[in-house]
Amino acid sequence: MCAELLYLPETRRVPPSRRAASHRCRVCPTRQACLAAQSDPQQLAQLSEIFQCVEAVAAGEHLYYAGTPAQVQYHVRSGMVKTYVINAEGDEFVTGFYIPGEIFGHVHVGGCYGESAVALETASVCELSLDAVNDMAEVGLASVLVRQLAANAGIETRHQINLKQTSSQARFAGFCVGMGERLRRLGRSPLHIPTPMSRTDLASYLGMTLESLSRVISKLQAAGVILANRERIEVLQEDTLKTLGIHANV
Amino acid sequence: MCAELLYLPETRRVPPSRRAASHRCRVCPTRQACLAAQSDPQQLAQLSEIFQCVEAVAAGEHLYYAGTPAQVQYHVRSGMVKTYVINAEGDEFVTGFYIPGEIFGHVHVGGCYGESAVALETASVCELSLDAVNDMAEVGLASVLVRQLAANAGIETRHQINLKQTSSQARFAGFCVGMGERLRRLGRSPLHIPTPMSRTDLASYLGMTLESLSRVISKLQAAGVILANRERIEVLQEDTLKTLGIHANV
DNA sequence: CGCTCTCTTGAGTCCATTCAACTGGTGTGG
DNA sequence: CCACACCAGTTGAATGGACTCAAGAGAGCG
Repeated sequence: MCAELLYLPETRRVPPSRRAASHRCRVCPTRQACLAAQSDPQQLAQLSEIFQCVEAVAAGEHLYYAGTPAQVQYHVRSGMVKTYVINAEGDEFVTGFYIPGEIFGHVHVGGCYGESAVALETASVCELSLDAVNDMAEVGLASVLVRQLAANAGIETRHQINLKQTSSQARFAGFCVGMGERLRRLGRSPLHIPTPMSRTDLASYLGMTLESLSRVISKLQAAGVILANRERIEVLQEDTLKTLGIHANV
Repeated sequence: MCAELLYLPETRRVPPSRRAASHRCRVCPTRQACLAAQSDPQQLAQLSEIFQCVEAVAAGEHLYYAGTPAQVQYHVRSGMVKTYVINAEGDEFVTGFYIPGEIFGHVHVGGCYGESAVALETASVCELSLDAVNDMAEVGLASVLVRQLAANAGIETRHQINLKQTSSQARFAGFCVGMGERLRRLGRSPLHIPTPMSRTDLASYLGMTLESLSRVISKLQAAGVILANRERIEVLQEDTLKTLGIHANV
């Protein structure tokens, strides 16, 4: 399976600069969206030992490529990360956009990463070694990790349902509402959706062509439902969006 | 979020008959596809203590409904389980089909199940209490669970990519190939795909209408690529299917 | 200023959906 | 035993929307 994956080095691999940071979790800006949310000060200190921080991943820098051996899972601390797959024909499929508090870097069958991951903007991530999972358990945090993984699976499921909507307008609306909720969980406004990804990436994620996405955005903007530019999507009529993407409203 | 979920009791809820079975894992027919695959005899015994078995879930019997409080995750031991969501309009979205060794029952935000789960045929499942996860860690199995969860995420990702294919024939072909690989991992033939689900369920899972699915199956059968009846799909030309669903061939 | 890259807009084609009719199997009741 | 209804699935015809190909607009950069 791993052998079938292509990992074209569009951007050259820059080994991330690791730094042990024993008190990082305590001062982390997105602590309440992370595993650490449910931890007491002592657990927090232990968690900081378990995590290793990678600081200032530059925009366009890859965290890993599909098909390479996987030792760690990642938690987003700031910024946004995109995961994608490239098939034998060279087509790129964007599989996820990750915001702070969320986990990416699932190990595929065979011990390799199944996707590639790249920072869409300046970002920082925490590494969680797979070997460290058993250490976490000693601190009583294994169930917290499992819960976090389940939450991630929920996002995937929701997206999966969204993809089944036939209308591209509905899929786009569903994306806006869904991402808005993820932002709200972070304590950020669900009406200001940052879009550091290209239109091509977003279209790929939503299972439509670049042109269809462009048309949908133009149409919704003309209708006064959203206000979009290169950096962000402003939701002006949240209720309208929820109606358009109603099928994903689960 | 949970409040928005409807859980219409199509089939009345039958409380599953639980039974502690301390030596079940050792004699489990699908052991090598489960967490137990990488365990030594001692771990196996401990694993059996952690798992609780639910035997003989009848076809059509629900394991849980979306929106109800979640305490356990499930592992399929035999049979097939379908998970689905019903939105406010009453539309059903099938989100997954699970075969032996796979995990379902992810806890949603808010501590509730995000989907409903129902057995498509006589099945047996093992329950893994969320509280027991920390116990597993003591046995050194937490990382194994995380790896299993990651494998499940991989199946979801693959399905997500498959859903992005515009042609319904390609999506169906991708499903056959993907399910074939999951069966192969179980030591079963990838060419004999059991279909205990209805055509409506399969169409929903693949993001197409019942009619489209029916047309695709008829066409592929006429072309001699597959042989399908109510119970199973026989793959006659595996290579052709792989070509048709090429985009998902990651 | 001209180049490139990203995104937008336009016109025509194709295919999945929709609505509808029909088939085949199952079960029920007279 | 037959007739009937009922359900799951198949097939047909017409519509609409997303895709494809193509050209144009706008921003960023040397």
